[in-house]
Parts: sequence; structure tokens; C-alpha cells
Amino acid sequence: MRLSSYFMPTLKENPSEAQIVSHRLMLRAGMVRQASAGIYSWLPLGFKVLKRIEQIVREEQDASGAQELLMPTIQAADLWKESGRYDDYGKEMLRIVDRHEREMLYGPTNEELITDIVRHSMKSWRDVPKNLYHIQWKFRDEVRPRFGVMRGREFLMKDAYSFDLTKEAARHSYNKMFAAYLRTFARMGLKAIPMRADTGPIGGDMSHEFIILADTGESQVYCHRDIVDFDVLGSAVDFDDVAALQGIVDRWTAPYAATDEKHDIEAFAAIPADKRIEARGIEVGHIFYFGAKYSKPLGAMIARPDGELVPVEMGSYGIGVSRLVGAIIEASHDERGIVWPEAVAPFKVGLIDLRPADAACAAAADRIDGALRAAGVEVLHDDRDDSPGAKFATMDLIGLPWQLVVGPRGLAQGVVELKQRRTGERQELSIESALARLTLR
RNA sequence: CGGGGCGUAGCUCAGCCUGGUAGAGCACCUGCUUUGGGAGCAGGAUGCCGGAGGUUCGAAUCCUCUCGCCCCGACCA
Repeated sequence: MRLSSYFMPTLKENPSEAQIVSHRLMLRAGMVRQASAGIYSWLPLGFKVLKRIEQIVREEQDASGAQELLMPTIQAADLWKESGRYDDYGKEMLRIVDRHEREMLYGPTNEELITDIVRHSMKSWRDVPKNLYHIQWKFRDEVRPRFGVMRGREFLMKDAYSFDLTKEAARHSYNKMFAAYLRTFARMGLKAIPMRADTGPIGGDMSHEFIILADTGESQVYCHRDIVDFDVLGSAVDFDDVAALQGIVDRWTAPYAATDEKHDIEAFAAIPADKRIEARGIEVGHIFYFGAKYSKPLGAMIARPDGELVPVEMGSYGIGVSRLVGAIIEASHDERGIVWPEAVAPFKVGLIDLRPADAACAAAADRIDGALRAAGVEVLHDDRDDSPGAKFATMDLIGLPWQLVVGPRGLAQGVVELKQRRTGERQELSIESALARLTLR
């Protein structure tokens, strides 16, 4: 992509409405534009990142055996009256009346809808287990949206719902999501720590928030250092191996890790001082077992092998996809701008042509651009007629993992400069070795 | 929903107190010079001063109402 024709309206100055760093950088990098409070348009650069994150989430859900579907954003109020949540949900729910005076709502979540789908077609123990998910826009009319896309009113969320015959089977479904989440966040270059979360009226130990550590996080969290140093899961996870999966969950839930509201001061104090971590965290995922909370009132019953009808055992599993865009920036930036983990970066390489007016520079840059694209590497090629400083600053701001600088000075020596955004490390190489480096893997 | 603040050019903001032809920097357009970390000079375009009422000869400025946005708190993924 040539920057001269790409729609990427960057800002040199900080918009006054943005306080938190990810919000500022997203606006400055031209990733999003606020449409109204807590509601954003996603511009090309931001949309690319959003789709990358969404795709990683999708791949890992699929790998765990979950099946994707798509439910609507607008739901009928009737279902919510049936579950009893229509009145409970309060003003956070955006209520709409259609032309027939029928009460509708913009879905803040989908438990009712999925349960409705399932109750009509899941009748027997033979129909479970199932895990159905979708990635869809939700709306919660927050009193005070803030932090840009991290706490918007409209947000993109992956929500999965599991269906099982027994609580034991539901635990395995829960564990699958637990492992899938570890993999998902690790792939995005994040250290997400599962922390025991409030289970509400259900009780038990089956609710975890996945928290990433970032100085600007919204909540205070406490954990044992060991869990931060845990290895990311290898590629081989057998999601059908009940015992192995339980082992993974046991291992990750053994060290102390809690958010402020679940914090146990005594238990934390028992950890050796040098192993205690007190930090700020951002919740990017939440998994939850809730048994028959919805299946019972909505009559989602399945027949056991002995013929008795029982409410299906359910769990729900959310990942804040749009929130992750902000959260990743919170966890990965410096004073010059965003530092994208390669897996979610909008482009892998920023190709800077320092002097597009110079025929040799332009030819070299074009050749590199073509070679990278032919190798399947996404490139943002800065071919604008602008000062070098402006180009470097823009490229640092938008945070592409690699910058490849082509200029007259280097070309005269037969070299280009390759810079790694994260470390700032630069190296002069021949065009061929730079290409080889960037097209590896 | 309580408390506070801000709406003036695409962005950051001055002007408002004390009413009198709407400003600066950056960004944008033209030309020239420049070219390895947000360049220089010259010229140019850009605004219903958030909206509606009112006071006044005259309102960005004073008064009333309203809408929007931001921050702190409570709440939440």
C-alpha cells in the first residue's frame, strides 16, 4: 500500500478529548474517529488491526472445537422478559421501539438469544457438548464511556456459549475455553493472566477474568511472579484430553492472582516479598460457568440417557475484541508511538522512501515493495514527498514492527537501513539481505 | 446518576473579565529552496465563535434555555 494514496489521517498534536495513551495514539495514528460518546468509526488502519485480532480469536475458538455462527445486534424484548433480565438490566440496555410499537433492544449480550436457538433444537444428551460463538457488535449504554475503545458503548465482542449435560462435562467445556484463551492472548503478544473472578449466585471456582498488565490499567491486580513467567502454551493442546486440560488449568490457577475485588490480603502476604506483583490490569476476557441460570427459565431442556429432562448446563465466554486494540497499545507503546506485536500489526513493514523524487530511490523502493508483496509481506510504502523527519515520526507513531529506510545516502553505498520498532535497533544491509530477513517465515 | 470543566479554522488553543470589522501555531493549497529524525521563505484558502431565545445601535464576548464532549466519583467487559 502506498501511503500517498492510503487514508490514514494522522495528527501531530494530541486531541484534547483523549486522556489515556491508547486513545491518544489511536486518534493520532488515524485508526479511529469518534462518532459520538463511546462510539467509533474504524478507519482503514484501525480496522485492519481489529480484523487481525478478530481472526486470531476466531482461529483459536475453532481450534478448541467451538463453532461460529452469527446472531443479530437487534433483539426482541420478549426473550429478555422471559429470562427476567429485561427489568434487571436497567438503563444500560438501549431500548428501541419499532414501527409496530414492538419493544426491541440493541443486544448488550446474547445469552437469551443463544438459549432460544438451542432450546428448539437441542433435545437430547446426544446433542451435547456444543460450544457456539459469534463475533458481533454489542451496545451497552454506559453512563460514562471513557478510555476510547477500551470502554466504549458500542464494542465488538466474541462471546461463546457452551452446552453440556452435566456439571462435570461443563467443567471440561470451561477448561477448553480457558486453554483457548491462554493461546489466543499469547498469539497476540500479550501476557494475559487468569484471575479468579466473582461467580455471583452460582458460586464455585469456575469464573476467571483474563487480565493483561499495563501501567494505565483500569483496575488494581495482585499476583505471584511465577505466573507471569509461565511459558506460553506450546502448539499442541489436545482439547479432548480431559485430564491434560484440567492439568493446564490447575497449573495456571495454582499461583495467587486476583483483582482488587477478590483480593485476599493474607494470602497475598504469604507470598515471598520478591514474588509479589502489584500492578494495574486490563480485563480482556472473562469466562463463566452459570449452569441452568438461563436454560431453566427459558426451558432449554435435554433428555438424559435415562429419559429424564434436565436443563442444559451452560457457560459463557467473552473476549473484548475492540477493547483489545486499545489494551494492546496500553501494553505496548513508547513515547514515540505504538509498538505493534507482529501478529496484530496492520502492516509488517513500513517502507520509507526518503526521496521519492530521486529516480534511484523510487526505483529501489518500488522494487522492494514489489518483492515483499510477492512474498506475501504486507508493506506500507511511504512514497510521500515529505521531510525525512516527518516520515520517521509517522512510522514510529503507527508502530509497524519493521521499518526499511531507502535513501540516497545509503543507496550510494548499496545499502538500506532496517530498523526494528520495538528495540530501535538499526542495521545497514544490502537490499537482498534486507528482503531475505523480512520474508523469513 | 452526583460533582467539575470545555465547546472559536482539520488539530492545539488565544480572544470573553471590560460588547465595536474573528486571531495564532500546526495541518492544507501555490511557488521556490531544502532533504537521514515532525525543514525554510513568500503567497493563499479555511469559520453561521455548538444551537435557540433575550439585552443592546451593535454580541464570540452579557443573560436565559438547550445540545454536545471531556474529567473525577458511583457502575461496568
